[in-house]
Amino acid sequence: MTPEELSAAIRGALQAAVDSGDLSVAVPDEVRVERPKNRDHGDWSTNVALQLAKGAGMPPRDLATALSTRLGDVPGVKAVEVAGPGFLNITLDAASAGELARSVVEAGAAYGRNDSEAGHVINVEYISANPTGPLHLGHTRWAALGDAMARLLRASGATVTTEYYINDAGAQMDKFAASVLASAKGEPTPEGGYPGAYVDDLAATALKQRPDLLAMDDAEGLAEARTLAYAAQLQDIKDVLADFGVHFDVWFSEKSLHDAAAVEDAVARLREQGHVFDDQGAVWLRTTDFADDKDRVLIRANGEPTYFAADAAYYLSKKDRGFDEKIYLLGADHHGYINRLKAIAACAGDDPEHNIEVRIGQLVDLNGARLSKRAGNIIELRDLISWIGSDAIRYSLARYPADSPLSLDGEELRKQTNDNPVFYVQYAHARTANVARLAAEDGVDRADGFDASLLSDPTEAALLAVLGDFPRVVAQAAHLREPHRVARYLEELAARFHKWYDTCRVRPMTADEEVTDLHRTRLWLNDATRQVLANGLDLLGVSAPERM
RNA sequence: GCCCCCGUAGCUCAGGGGAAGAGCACUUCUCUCCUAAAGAAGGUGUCGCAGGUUCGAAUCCUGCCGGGGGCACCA
Repeated sequence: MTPEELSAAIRGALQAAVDSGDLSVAVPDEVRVERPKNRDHGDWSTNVALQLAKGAGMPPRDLATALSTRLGDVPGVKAVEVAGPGFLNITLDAASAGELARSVVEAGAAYGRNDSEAGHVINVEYISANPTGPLHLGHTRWAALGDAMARLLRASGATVTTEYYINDAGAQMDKFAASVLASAKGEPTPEGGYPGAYVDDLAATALKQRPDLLAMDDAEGLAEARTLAYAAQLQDIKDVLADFGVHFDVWFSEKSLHDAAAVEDAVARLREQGHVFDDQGAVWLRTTDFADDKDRVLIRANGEPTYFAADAAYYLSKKDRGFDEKIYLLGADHHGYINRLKAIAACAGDDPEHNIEVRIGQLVDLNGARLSKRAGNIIELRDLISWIGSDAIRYSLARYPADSPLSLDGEELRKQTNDNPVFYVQYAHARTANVARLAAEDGVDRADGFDASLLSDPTEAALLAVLGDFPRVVAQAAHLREPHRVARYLEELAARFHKWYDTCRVRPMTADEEVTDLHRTRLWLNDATRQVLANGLDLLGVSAPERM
């Protein structure tokens, strides 16, 4: 019996009580069942009696008692208990609960997929780091969370496009090009330019590709250095993200907006909407018509468009490309950006609360030191991957909510022990794989039998209850845009599996022992667990090893 | 000054109207037995402080305290 079926059964019991006149209350469309934290509170519990007590005009415990007798008659329900102020604690019988093991195995990779976000067309933009240097720790949290979020939304039925906005136009690119060219010439980094060994590497690469770089006149040399260094740096970013398991559907160039006159076009379109005005030689967007605290310049007095104007053009591009919901994952240092972004949407005639969703993430400390490009002590993502490993980084970042300040200990993450939850979960998966391998050698074959009523051990009821929760965890995590819920779920699933493994043996103890339905049925449960662990890890972009 | 996020066990953090949690750290057990990278047992809390809403608040509201971040014709 799945939680959805149980929920429907409770509704049925409510309706029956109303129909028979025992109860006078509006039956809610949906009854929530929860998995109690405490196993003594049964497989599932509901607070429906507490919620309806007032409307029914009777004490919650009386209402709960009236429901419990009816629920006790539902097939598959073993026991119903009224507890505390009026909770209903429900225990399923083994056969009914155990059927889930087979359903999970048969659903395979599709188990957990749901349609809670069906019909949503979503653009998820994240990282979008300037292509003027390598990705580093500051970008890593969003690389892990953004990718996981996209996977979650897809698993929940949404149509998702992931996008990386490349700031390849403007002053920063000029400074970047000048820095690379200066390095190639053996000159010091220009004022306000980019220092760092990677700039020297880019200069060396550029010189190798164009040995005549230094012979060019200044303008040509700068343009060439810019082209070469940009291409190399962008490729570097793509390569390291590929190593991290992160894929973008669209790499969107800011420069392409300027080249296609999309910025001017955007200004014109916003002007038509009536929110553009001219003042002091500049062109402004009246963002104060909407939540912003001051109006923003689109075109400077010198005729140059601002970065904000490109943002507006980019927003309209997303709108034109058919994205209804635009999710932006930004660092806390971009907080001031939210109202401006929403004002753009409002000025374009959209509903900022619906069409724009900004998720702000706090910065990450590693070993106590916050590392940022500005501070100069960069820890590159590439180095993090080789030091700690992609799986451990991704999991460690994905298991916390984005808005929680986070400090990680690099040495802890390298440990292959319980300190490190990723190994705990991966180890559980490797164990299930090992059990399955050895069971096959012993001739235990799922196809030969399945008797759900044999899954009667308390650790089996607990494991089954967790397995049944997975689809709802995925849907909720997608809805709330909180991948960490999946990670926390996997840790609990792994714990329940390990406890079961220690208590219930899947394979025959010796070669002489006969293979029975108990072995086969437990193998179903083992394989169901393995499937859910694998499905969950996949949502986080973390591997599910067969052996460890 | 204004705005956003955070404050829960010694540490790192989940939980976000309903029955206070996990891991680590500390002390003991459990491999002739599918991977002991595991499991079992032992005890910890003014859920930052003070009010309010509620039958019920760690959770929602207000104020305060403490930490982080943001308030450009920068990118």
